[in-house]
Amino acid sequence: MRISQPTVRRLSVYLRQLEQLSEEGYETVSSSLLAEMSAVKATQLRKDLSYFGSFGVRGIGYSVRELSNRIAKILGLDESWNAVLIGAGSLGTALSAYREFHRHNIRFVGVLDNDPAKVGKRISGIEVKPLGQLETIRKSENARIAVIAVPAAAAQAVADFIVDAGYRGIVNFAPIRLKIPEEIAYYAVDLAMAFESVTFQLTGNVLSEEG
Amino acid sequence: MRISQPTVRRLSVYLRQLEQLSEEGYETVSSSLLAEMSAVKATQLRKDLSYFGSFGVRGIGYSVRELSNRIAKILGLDESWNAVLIGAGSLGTALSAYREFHRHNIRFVGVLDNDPAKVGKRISGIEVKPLGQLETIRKSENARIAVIAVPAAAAQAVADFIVDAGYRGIVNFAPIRLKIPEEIAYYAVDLAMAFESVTFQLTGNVLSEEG
DNA sequence: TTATGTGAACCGGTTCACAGCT
DNA sequence: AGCTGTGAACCGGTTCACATAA
Repeated sequence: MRISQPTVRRLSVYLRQLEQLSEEGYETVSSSLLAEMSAVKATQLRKDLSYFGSFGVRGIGYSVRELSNRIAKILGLDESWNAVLIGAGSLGTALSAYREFHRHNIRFVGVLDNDPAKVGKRISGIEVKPLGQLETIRKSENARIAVIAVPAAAAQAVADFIVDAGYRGIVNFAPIRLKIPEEIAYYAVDLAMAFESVTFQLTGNVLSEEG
Repeated sequence: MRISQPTVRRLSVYLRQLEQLSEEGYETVSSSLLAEMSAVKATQLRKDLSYFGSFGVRGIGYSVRELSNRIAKILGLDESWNAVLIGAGSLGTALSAYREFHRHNIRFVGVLDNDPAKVGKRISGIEVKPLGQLETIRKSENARIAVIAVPAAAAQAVADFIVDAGYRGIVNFAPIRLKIPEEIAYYAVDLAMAFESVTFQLTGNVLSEEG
């Protein structure tokens, strides 16, 4: 099926809330409670889930554990994903140390950088290797995702190299639009955009919807 | 006027492309070229701009410099914004060192952390202070924005403290939904969500629109 | 009675078609 | 003629209303 980006983002949010409910000892949850925690309408939540099946019990609600597993599976988090990180600067270092990824079955199995001063050093326990190792590492470590954390000027060249090396997915943190082939799964995180949204609002403008 | 979140995000993208055009020596640009660079339709771009005025010349296009200035002003980037960073961990350190913010008139004037082991250290040239200094720094440095880069478990308490200290905008990097008063400008960056979008696509799903 | 699941109605953001300037 | 600016048409995502099941 053809799913919208907002729906996928909300699934991530639901999953996060379910994990919290689970920690707090909840065994079941209604669409209205989970929706409120996720800052969406209950019908929105039920519609989102309906694209993938029916996971609840009428009159009762959802099993926290089961729904959590189902959403994790929908997002592909039931299997583990090996990823490499390109760029051993401060952002790359931060990402490699970020615990949240590990919880979601995403593991960094390689860190690469073309700066000779960085090659050979260890970051979060992983030895930094030159960019030329991209394909070798993909094969030896079964890596499928590459994360771009290099300066904007280098990002497109790195992206092309990643695609040539046979990676299937790219997460880009460089503040630049990349040309990536259709068949590669792609997501861009623009950090400056986050600030610009806030300064925009603080300059007297009002956003429609979502606070 | 009431502007949609997608429009604001696109304005950020246009601005980034205009800066690139400017570096490459372009003096004017048509909506179709700028739109193509931004991966949107030309009519979308013109409609986005039309919410704020008419900045082009019919038959010619847009002055790169002028449009750049106008969008920067719309986003509030014509003035400078002082921000504090809460959380001196690896993510906080990376954010404080990120050059892109500085280019857009966003400056970190304080780094705070409640971990006694971190207080007193210097991060990107700024001395780490205890969280209790939030309001003092806001006043002395004229800071308006606070950036949350602490673990999820601590984020809501930090957010409440930020609001009490009189900050007007919050950018949140903790992977948790925060309850924030209506009147505070708010934007959340969810890093795990980026990966989940990619693993979702790699699990055989197709997103509608935008590659 | 309570809460899910879903076709239908609705709405707002996107795209179209063309009027308006240069 | 060329390209912008914009009301109108369109479309897809959200919300509603209610059938369905426990």
